[in-house]
Amino acid sequence: MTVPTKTRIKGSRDRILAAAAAVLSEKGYAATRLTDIAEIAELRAPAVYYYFDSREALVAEVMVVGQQWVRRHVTAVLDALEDGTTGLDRICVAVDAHLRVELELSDFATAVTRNAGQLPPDIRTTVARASSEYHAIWRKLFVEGQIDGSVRSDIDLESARMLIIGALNWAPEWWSAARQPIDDLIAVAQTFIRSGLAAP
Amino acid sequence: MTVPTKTRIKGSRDRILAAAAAVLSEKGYAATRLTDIAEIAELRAPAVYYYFDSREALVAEVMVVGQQWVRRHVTAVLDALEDGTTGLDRICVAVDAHLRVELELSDFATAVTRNAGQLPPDIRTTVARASSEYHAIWRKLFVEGQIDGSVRSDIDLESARMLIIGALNWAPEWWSAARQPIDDLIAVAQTFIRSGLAAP
DNA sequence: CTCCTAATTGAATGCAAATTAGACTACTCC
DNA sequence: GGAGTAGTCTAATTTGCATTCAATTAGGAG
Repeated sequence: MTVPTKTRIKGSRDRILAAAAAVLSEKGYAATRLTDIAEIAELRAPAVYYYFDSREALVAEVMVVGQQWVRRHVTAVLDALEDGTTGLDRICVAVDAHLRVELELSDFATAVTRNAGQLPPDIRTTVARASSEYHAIWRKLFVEGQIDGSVRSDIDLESARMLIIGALNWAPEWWSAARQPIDDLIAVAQTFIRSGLAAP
Repeated sequence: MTVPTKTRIKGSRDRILAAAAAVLSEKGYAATRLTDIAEIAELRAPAVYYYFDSREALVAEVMVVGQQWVRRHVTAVLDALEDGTTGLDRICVAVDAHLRVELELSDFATAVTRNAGQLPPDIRTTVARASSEYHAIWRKLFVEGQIDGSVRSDIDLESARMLIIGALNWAPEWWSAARQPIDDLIAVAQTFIRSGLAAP
């Protein structure tokens, strides 16, 4: 009869995870103290160990979840497009989705992009493995775009792709909702990328 | 008679600084141990304190020097251009210079871009102040480009500028000399940015 | 009411890394 | 060759966390 358990009473585990994502995305890996995380999650540091093996394990899980957020959101948006949509149009949609999930939707996503490069080796490889799927999605968009002729053929796709993703991933470092509506930023990014990538 | 002093015998201070830049640019702020720096500089950790007040002070100086590297290099290259050069052409030259100093010329430069967002508040503001001059340089290029008509006028300059700088600053995260010549990367970046920014 | 377990805690513990203290070396100048 | 000094070292000391321990609490089941 008894309803499952664990999360029956409270969602402490989720709160801790979310708190970790928040601290990581704001302060970065170096400055992320277990105490800060615990405080935001409204409990003490030792309680974290009831749910996670170690600080590292907690961070690792934040990264995995963040990676999922990004991939799932972008995938979902792309899947909703009509079949006839050109590669270039799809890329623009992906740009929109990527920026939104990163800047608006999820601390987890921000935590990943801002910290991936600074993590201890073990976690780093985990993240790298997870993100390779995501890169595959983008790669596919570019290739299809070149095939259907919407994307210029005189440019190295891998470099162009990484430069674009870099532009998006850097946004958390400077963009602020207070100063500029996200829709404006997205519009600029799309316009710019479209012109840069379109076949002449 | 006696020649100055200090650096007369050896350049330990410079070695330490350079070592710090190397470690910071590779491992990131979180994983940068004084011991590692000392080892690369070929001395023990306490010797560092003969030249720097603290680990923080050392890191701060690396950041300042890195910032100088970038600004000076880009400025120098821009200053060498003919007077008639259009804004868009200048931007492309700046793109070249920025990527080169970041990826090829200086660990200090890489250290700054890879760590600026993760530093303790005090250092962060120092870096922010120093880099505002650099941003001013870029801003000027964009404005001039719009004035001389080489840069499109239907786009928000600040956003476009930051997206481009983001694309460049992200390069250290993925680019590797072993896989791709830097000239190729620069060529792609320039082509892409030129099309994205050119007036139609 | 009493027992049981999940969840949480305050108070140790442990440890890795920064920092300090004091001695040692080697060079310079007289 | 002695005195001073710059530079470096080894051996403490200190500190800031992560982590462990041994309770303690709160809720549900009988």
